[in-house]
Amino acid sequence: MLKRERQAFILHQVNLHNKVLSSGLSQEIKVSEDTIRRDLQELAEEGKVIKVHGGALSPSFDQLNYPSDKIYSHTQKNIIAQKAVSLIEDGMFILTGGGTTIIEMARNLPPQLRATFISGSIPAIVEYMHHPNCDIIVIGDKISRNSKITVGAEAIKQINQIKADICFLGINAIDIRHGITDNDWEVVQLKKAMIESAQSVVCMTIAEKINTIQPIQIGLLQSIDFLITELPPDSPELQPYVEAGIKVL
Amino acid sequence: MLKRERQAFILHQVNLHNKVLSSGLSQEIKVSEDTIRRDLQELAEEGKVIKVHGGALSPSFDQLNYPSDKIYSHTQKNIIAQKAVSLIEDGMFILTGGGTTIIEMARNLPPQLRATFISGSIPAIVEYMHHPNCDIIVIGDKISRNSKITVGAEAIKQINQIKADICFLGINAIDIRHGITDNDWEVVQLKKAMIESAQSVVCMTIAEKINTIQPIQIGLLQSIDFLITELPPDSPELQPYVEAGIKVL
DNA sequence: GGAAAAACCGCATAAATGCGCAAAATACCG
DNA sequence: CGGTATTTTGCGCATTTATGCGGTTTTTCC
Repeated sequence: MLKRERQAFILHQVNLHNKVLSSGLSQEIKVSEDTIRRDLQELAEEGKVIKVHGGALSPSFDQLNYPSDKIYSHTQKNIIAQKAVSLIEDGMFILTGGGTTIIEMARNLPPQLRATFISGSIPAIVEYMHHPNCDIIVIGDKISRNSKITVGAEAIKQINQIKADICFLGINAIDIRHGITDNDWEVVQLKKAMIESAQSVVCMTIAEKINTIQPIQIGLLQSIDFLITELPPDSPELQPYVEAGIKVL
Repeated sequence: MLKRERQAFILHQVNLHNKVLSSGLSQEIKVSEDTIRRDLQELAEEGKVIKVHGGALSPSFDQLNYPSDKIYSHTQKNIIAQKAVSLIEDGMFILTGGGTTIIEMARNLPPQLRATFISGSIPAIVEYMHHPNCDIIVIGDKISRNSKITVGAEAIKQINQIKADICFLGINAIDIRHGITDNDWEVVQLKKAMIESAQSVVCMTIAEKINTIQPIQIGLLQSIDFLITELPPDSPELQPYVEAGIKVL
């Protein structure tokens, strides 16, 4: 088989099946894997395929970009995100909710991080997928259109099966007396389950939401371990929480 | 044999077999390889053939000259997508897999459609979320990085709980004897479960994948109900499938 | 952190190529 | 028809290209 002919065949296969294995092609065409690899290299240089360990992919198969909406109070959330990332270590099992703050955290993750993320938030999952060394476990159930996360009994059941190292929640209201509260029944159920399933719980919110109340309670202050806002930890607004035993970042 | 005559013969062979070997032609015509090479050179200068190391290729066969920037077989997939959409009716429970063909279908859904989609494919879910009147149920489990869908025992268990009206699968290989086959074990398990959980199964593929085989079997032809390709249903390539009792669109 | 798979590197080999030249075939012309 | 010019062809040889193999490094997966 001629070299060019072979490359045409390979290209065809790649476009047909979206991926090819060097070993498989080597067997099919009856040439050494070195040859296949050299072919893939050349095709990759021309941009006809994307070379990966073990084979090659179709160039049209890796487009999954998500429109990065402009986020409300982006600057503050970015500060929060960076503080949150500092709590993450390699190898952790990380349970996360949804919301723009979580997305912002996902975008601030170190690129080479090795960790396992568990989430029902579609936008968050899309972000996690940009990290090649991270495993991602999706919480399945019906999607709540408001929050773009999966909610429902099945989702809660799946969360209950998990024991994560740490859980990150973006919260909508926190108050010394009423703890963390929210206004969506299903989301509240989910967050409760997440708090139960994590060794330590990190709540993230912009300072505006400090000392506010929403109709439905997720949990008391005792149930959370960290509180992250864009303010410095020694800000007077945060002192009541420090005194309540919460680690404020 | 005259030179012109010989070149006409060579050209004929090239167009017939898409490729010729200098050595082979040399034997057939009983002239030295130098002569063949000189002939090929001339034909190549006239653009009649493409000369490569060891012989020549038909210009029409050489796909390597085609620019790679346009998405492979996008047009075909769009045709397929539109046929697939015609099977969808308001109120249906629709189970779908992943892959570019499914994404294409998702993008072709009528904007006001009311239906429930069930899928483990993140890119597909993102597309479904653009449809305000659709419910979306996510199949949860670990994400397979290759295929961007959730795979694993938990995913299969969740699929087993479902009885959908219709299931759309983008498939990578189909053959009369071997049925539908694929090359990723986990994805195969998932597709098997999906087929079991749906009243009717729709397979979508571009015609090039017809009569091809991959290493792992998903199911025999009996397990599917519809086959959609970009070809008209009465194409000769598709007749064996029609005779096998599959509704071909 | 270690084993297995894949990729990389350099080298040897075999095939293919180009080139010069001479022989053969063909064309041309008186 | 014979002789010469021109084209075509084949061959030897140096050079380039393509390929496979062994050994080493890198990546991946438990």
